[in-house]
Amino acid sequence: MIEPLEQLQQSLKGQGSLTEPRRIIFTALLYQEPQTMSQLVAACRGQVDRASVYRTIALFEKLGIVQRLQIGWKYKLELSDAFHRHHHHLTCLKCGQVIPFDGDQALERKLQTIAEAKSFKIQAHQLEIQGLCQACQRKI
Amino acid sequence: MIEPLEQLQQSLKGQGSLTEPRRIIFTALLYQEPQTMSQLVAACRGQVDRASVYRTIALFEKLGIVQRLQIGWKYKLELSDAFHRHHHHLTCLKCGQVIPFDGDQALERKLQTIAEAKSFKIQAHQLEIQGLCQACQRKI
DNA sequence: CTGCTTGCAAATCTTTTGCATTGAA
DNA sequence: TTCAATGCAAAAGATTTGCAAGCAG
Repeated sequence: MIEPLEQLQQSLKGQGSLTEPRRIIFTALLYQEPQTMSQLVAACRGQVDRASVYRTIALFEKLGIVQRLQIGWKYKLELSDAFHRHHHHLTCLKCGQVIPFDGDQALERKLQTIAEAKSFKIQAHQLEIQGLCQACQRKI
Repeated sequence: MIEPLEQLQQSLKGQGSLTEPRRIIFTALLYQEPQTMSQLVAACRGQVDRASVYRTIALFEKLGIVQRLQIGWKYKLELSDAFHRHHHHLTCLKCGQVIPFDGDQALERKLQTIAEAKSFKIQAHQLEIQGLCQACQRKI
């Protein structure tokens, strides 16, 4: 596997330079669960200014390095499919746990079919599922 | 079909009363495309206070009358499946048009299967697709 | 009456901007 | 030197809260 930071550098190629603040923000996202903007700002506190975090996330999103996903009422951030495998999430409404699950071939094909019926050309999609995880089902 | 306002009353039953502001907010959502909170606040301007709109939407959401959906970076509001048929959206990245499409049996079953594999109990789900609508594909 | 709702104003939180400074090519 | 990127402070927007007044049951 390519080193994540190396891959980040490639993604930035020609679009901007790999500066220290950007490296810090990227690292804060790496191997983490999806996090809110304020969590990310907090994680970078003292190292990167709030405004720079926002600007960097905007850049990362434009370059497809980061993606936002809607969990309940707020959105969270995570590295995009270029850094993780394509996947979706199961979010537990009781304990808040986020369980990722891999993209499913049959599922994706199904989406294609639906879109084609409306002559729509898919560029991206998000699927979010909410419910109760195994542990929380027992607690009732 | 049941009258929407009648159905609203039933949904509120025991959880709150059908007041004038709530009726106005509900009506502002009825038969409309999904809208942002500020659009909704604007639509109720002069009739309902901003804070009441927020409080009412929170209530409606808790009672399953309204649902939020993620379109791009921001969320939008629409009446939930109890008032519309269960559906998802195709959002055109160029012109912003939102095309609804009906829920698909096979698709929903697929989700069940995936969730069961993780002993997860689904209570809700959202599927959002972005891409280009037919007209915008031609414009290039 | 009594408790639920609302409007209004103020407080918070989140996101965006302007600008002077810093840093790498 | 020169342009991109950053920190800092202030501005804008979005959301929430406290409280007194109004309304439904």
